[in-house]
Amino acid sequence: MPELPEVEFCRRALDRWVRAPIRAVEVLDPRVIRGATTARPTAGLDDGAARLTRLIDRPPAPPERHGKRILWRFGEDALVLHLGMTGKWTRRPTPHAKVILHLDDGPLTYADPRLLGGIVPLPLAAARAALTAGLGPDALRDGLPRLTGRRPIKVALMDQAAVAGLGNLHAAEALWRACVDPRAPTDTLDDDAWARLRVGVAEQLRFALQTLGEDEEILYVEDPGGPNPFPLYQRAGEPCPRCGAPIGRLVQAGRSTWWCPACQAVSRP
DNA sequence: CACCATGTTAGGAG
DNA sequence: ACTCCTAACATGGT
Repeated sequence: MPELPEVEFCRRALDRWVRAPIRAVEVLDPRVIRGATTARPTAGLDDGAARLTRLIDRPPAPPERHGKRILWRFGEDALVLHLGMTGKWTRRPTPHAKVILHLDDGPLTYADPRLLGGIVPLPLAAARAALTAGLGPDALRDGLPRLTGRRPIKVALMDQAAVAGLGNLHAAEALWRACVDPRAPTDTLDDDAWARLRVGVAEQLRFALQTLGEDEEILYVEDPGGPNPFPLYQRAGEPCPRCGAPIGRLVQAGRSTWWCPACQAVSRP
């Protein structure tokens, strides 16, 4: 279940793993091959499997990332990758394998049990456009822009059109680092809160990336045996590591927000 | 069985 | 035009 740091980890892994052309492609479930980045997994079905085979025997370029999307170029064609909430690229045998790229040194598998992610094969120019279409600046490379609107700041941080890369977990953790109330209307944040939030976002992304480590394979929090190094995520009732007050949980835009009601409380007009 | 899940989108109400 | 909510995608874990 990936956000920007996990996608960046994936990008680096693909770069290490694939320095020579793909030799064969095996599509076990064509539904993950999508016609456009905006199409739902089962929508926009076309002969995507055939377009994947165009990449065979072409030298790969280092994958690029914007927000949670990856562009992976092979000559004049490219793949736009999105992991959704359940996608994973791995070199190990895995359940829910949907696509297998056969390399000189063994298989590289895309697995995605819920089909929330996908692979979009496109001509290079179209892929370049799709990489950033509809997305705000990259939260890691470009930093957090000053957002506007009356929406709660947590909801604004998760809006990919406003800033690309933050999702439910890292948005909440960044707000905790910055001591900002997730319910605060975006327009009510003062300069000091924005400054803290910029730092909080940057530190959260760096922390997450560092926690993923140098291992070959990614392990998500939700995986069996997966670690949870985050102070708030799924820890309602446990003490806040900073002030000791019980961590709370609320629902915003249909998603759980974990927060510390004591040190993230803000005086509201 | 009920509810939850690091994502995204379409559709509808106010 | 904004803002907000719900359902849907399809599956597994608690």
